[in-house]
Amino acid sequence: MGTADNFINLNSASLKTACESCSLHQLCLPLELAHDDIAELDKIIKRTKPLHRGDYLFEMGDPFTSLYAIRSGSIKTFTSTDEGEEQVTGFHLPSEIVGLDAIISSHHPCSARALETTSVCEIPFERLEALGQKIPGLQRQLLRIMSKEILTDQDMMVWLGKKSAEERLAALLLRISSRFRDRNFSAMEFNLSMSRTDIANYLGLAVETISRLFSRFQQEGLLRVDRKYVEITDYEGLRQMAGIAPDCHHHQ
Amino acid sequence: MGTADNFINLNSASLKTACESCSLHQLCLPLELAHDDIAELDKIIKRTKPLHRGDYLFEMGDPFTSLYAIRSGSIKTFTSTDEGEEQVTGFHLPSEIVGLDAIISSHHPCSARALETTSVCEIPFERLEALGQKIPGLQRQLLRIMSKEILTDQDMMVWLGKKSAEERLAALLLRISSRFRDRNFSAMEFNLSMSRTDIANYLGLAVETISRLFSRFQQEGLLRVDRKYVEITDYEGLRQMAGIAPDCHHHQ
DNA sequence: ATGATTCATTGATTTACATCAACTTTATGT
DNA sequence: ACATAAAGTTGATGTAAATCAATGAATCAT
Repeated sequence: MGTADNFINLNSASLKTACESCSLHQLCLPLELAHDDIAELDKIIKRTKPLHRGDYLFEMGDPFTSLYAIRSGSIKTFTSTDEGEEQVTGFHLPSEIVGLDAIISSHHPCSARALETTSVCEIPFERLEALGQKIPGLQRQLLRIMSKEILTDQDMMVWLGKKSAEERLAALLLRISSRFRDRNFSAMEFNLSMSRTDIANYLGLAVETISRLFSRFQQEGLLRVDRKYVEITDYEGLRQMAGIAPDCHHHQ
Repeated sequence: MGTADNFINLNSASLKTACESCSLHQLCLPLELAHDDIAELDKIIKRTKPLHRGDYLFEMGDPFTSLYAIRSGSIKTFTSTDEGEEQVTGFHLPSEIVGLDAIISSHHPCSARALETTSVCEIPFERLEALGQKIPGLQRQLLRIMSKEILTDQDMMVWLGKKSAEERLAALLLRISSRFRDRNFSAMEFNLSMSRTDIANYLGLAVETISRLFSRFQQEGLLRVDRKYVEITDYEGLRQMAGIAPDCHHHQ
């Protein structure tokens, strides 16, 4: 399922740059970027060895130096409250960028851990900023990505503030499905890399509630669930459960 | 209470630029910017006539052309769900910038209305972007502002997901207080420009709950409340009510 | 001013979800 | 392979906050 297939190309970067041959190319890069510009961008990106399940990409409080684009796998970001309990602030899938919330303060306000084996591109921010100065399209893309993040978070606020437990879970599943579709994975069946506890935490609910909801959704024929594996058997039904038409195609 | 005091300077822009003489100068502009740069930024900013209570700054779906910096007054932003009910996504005070969530999609994903008489600076985004290309400090500032917005929203997600009604209201009051302090207004007494309904909506609670909480906070000696006027009489107590030390000084 | 409308407060009742508890299934490590 | 731990499920009970309902205060319009 989308392993780090481009790793081999790295050193033998002959015809194409690694970025150009990456399957996430179209999602993670500004489409307007010229070949030469991509090559320049490619130069500043560091490819690090894959993370294993539970590995930290960075920890809350770490100095901020780089953004990270996810190539394969998945990441959860979370903050730790004073009392030590954690709050999941997001799940991040391939082509998405983590670390944007750190730009303001020069240290990471949240931690990021791999939910499964995950490979990322490290993008040193100083160099990205400098490059953005030269390439207008890149600068624009960066602003657009951040704008999208703001939009997603505001969307989430609406869900947390207004929606019932079943609406929240249904909406989350639809959003994940939609994101998989965007990456040309199956939108109708996938593995959830995160635990029920993480889902509950993210949605502001109790684990037991999530468990019960998965059971109910299955009983009602919306899903087939087997452990982490989820198959959406009634897409329209699930949409209705989510409170009608949250049109997840627009904002991830 | 912070009226549009600089309006007169506009046409008689003799010695200083309007931006430079604005009381929000230090908050809304990058500190590193040189005099000439400020002058250039100043040129692209349009100052429009003040909005009155209830006036729209923009409506959901409107084409996105400009960001808006609030000079005085306050704005609420909100989305309308399919069923027509609104969800307040933020309250915005002087020096804060609204419209950042529209950059991605070229139209506004939310509406913005004045909560009281409010004056704003309109900043055409195209021109700002072009200017950012020339002035590195401006570009950086823009990214930092967006990063801060992401951080604030994620913070809000934590509150909505995890905190009790009393914690949410206490935290909101502290955050507002903190923002007033930053702008050199009194942090211990202020007028809430938004209605109880808006507060309830924003916090994902019922109006009645807000009402009861204001009464209780007053009974317990944390606040003195008279209609929109709020005086914090026990700051530490309010912090405790908010669930201990959300240190509101860092992230607005 | 005066009635009409919107906004705010307070009480009584209901409910969605959390919490507590017991148990089962799936991972993990030696 | 086995023991131990972690994660997930299901049921019983409790509770915070929503909803319903009635009344009072403030703002708006004529």
